[in-house]
Amino acid sequence: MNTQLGESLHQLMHSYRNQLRIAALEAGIKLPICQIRSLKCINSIEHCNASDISNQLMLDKSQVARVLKELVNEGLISKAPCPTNHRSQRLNLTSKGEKTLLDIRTLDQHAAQTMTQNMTEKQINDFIALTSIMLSNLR
Amino acid sequence: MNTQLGESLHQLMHSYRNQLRIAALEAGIKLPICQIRSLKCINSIEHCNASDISNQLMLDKSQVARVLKELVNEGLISKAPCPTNHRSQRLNLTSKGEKTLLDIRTLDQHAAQTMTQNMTEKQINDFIALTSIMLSNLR
DNA sequence: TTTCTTAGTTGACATAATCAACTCAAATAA
DNA sequence: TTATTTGAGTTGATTATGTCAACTAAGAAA
Repeated sequence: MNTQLGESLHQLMHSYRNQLRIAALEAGIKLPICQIRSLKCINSIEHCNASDISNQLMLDKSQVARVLKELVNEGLISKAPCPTNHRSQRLNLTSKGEKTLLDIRTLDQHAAQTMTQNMTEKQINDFIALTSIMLSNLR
Repeated sequence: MNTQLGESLHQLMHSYRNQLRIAALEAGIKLPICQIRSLKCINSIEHCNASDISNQLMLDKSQVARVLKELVNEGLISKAPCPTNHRSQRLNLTSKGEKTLLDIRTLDQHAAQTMTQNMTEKQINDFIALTSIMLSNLR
């Protein structure tokens, strides 16, 4: 009976990513999901650096390094030296990055809305709660 | 508030895949997740063919073709002509494939068990139900 | 027969993820 | 103080996943 759990997750994930990707494309945003997630992360974490992203998104640090390089190339973020630690670099959204993030937030909300239509507030919250229980079970 | 939904999904998915992947590796099974899913699919669908897998797992048919080619090369499945449709091919597990699948099922159950520890039967069922609601919302 | 659809394959490419080896800075131990 | 270890990030190499378009061949429909 538990066997279907993984499959359900896979399918939901796939659909959700697709939804987001296509919506982004239609809105003229051609960023891969990875970059989108990173942008959101940089915005939501105070003085965010590369390893914050690595931890938060559970991505390998090498992958993060490459994503950040692309985001810099696209002019969406900038790196500033960290005053307290010269090994680390603080990541900031550029104004272009902030503008992009606004669009992304709209898309994201729309995707979430589509995904949760016909669900009660309670169901949604339950789902998020259950998800985080499972997440902590896996760590 | 809905913004975290996608992030939660991503993280859960990532953890679950990792859990499964590492467990498989430790058990000496070196198949990628994709192949594992396909094997399970072939086993569970009567007279399964490539497009069944494509539909069930929501993978592009080209991706499916390649995964199947690998599974054949590894001697885990075989292709037989479909008696009613010469364009289609029926997929079957070889005995090696069946043995591998048994191991996989153990791993899979273990992963699901780990993921759902400290959860009631009801919570698990709720989660699956909510997942399928969201899935149908996205299609 | 011609046309359209279905099942699958292949090429080319983009995105995502993993692992190991490396640099350089900082902390710590000797 | 020097030596060693740890932390932050980069790079190379490779594997895995996903997408799109063009194609063949078999069946269905016109």
